[in-house]
Amino acid sequence: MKDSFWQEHLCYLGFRLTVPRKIVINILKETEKHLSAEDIYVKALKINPSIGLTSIYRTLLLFTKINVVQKHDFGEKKARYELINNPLKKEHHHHLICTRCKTVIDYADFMKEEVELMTKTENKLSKKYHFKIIYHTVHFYGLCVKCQKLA
Amino acid sequence: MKDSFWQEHLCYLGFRLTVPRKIVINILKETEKHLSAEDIYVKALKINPSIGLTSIYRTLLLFTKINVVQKHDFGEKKARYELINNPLKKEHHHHLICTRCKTVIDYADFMKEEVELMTKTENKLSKKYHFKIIYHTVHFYGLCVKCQKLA
DNA sequence: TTTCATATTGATAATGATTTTCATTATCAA
DNA sequence: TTGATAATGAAAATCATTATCAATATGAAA
Ligand SMILES: [Mn+2]
Ligand SMILES: [Mn+2]
Ligand SMILES: [Zn+2]
Ligand SMILES: [Zn+2]
Repeated sequence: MKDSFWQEHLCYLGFRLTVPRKIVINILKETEKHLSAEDIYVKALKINPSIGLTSIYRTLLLFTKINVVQKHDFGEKKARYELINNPLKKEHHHHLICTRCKTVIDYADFMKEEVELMTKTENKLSKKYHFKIIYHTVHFYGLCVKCQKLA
Repeated sequence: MKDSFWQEHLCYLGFRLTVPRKIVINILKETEKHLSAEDIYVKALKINPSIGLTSIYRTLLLFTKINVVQKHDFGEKKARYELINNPLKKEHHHHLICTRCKTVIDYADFMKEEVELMTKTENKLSKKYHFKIIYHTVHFYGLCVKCQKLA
């Protein structure tokens, strides 16, 4: 029983609909956070205690390849992941990262101007440096409200 | 004998002027590249074969803390470093990264508009999310000329 | 349904970058 | 020149992520 868009998508691409894959999708579907592999693993264990951390990594690798999740590198030594097309989120967004508690805030408010400038810059850069630009990242690092008080 | 601005700076802050520290400064001073700890270690060995990789890491950590070098995370599993205030470079610049050969290009050409927008966005974001923004990163990922042909 | 080829799994070991530990050494103020 | 101690280098420890490999679950075909 495929009960989500993403499960449909997996099948369509010829991948098997396995327990770990369903679990990972469900976990990511229900959060606005940017979870690490370990975070996901801990949540997954509560649903099915026989799941292996290795499978979480493999699943995340697969999902990243087929553009179902986005892998982020926010300057920690571990990666974080979020579902692409999560109905809880705006499609295209940039990030605000607290360097103390590692909280990540998505923002899409001021994206119009940003994206315009990004596109313009991309064009100029690719011309000048003969670079084929695939994607870009914009990260604002700082302290969230809570951490400002604590720090 | 302190023969550079950076050596002066180290002394000023009360740190000892040691062999590994001088070597790391000299290596970084003379390159436009973004070197990994290992890269620096290999170069350092040619200057003084008794230097340890551990000291390279320790030195880079110290330099990062006192704002002498900038540590970068370009999505590889290892970090890369560049000297702040390197006379070979424009002070403030953003980055263009080849995902295939890992080459990094500094660009400062179109920074005026970018920085303007960044500042504006920063203000709006810090108000809306009560976030204290310390710094930001803008990375364009893609393929350099060479890698476009090879890929 | 049952069967079956094989895609996928989970336990374990391996990796690779970075850190920690700790005994030894080098720096620099007195 | 001396001495307190900051800093070093070798080796072991960490920690996230990958590779291995025998066992298992999936889903198309019978
Ligand atoms: Mn996000
Ligand atoms: Mn740079
Ligand atoms: Zn915080
Ligand atoms: Zn390249």
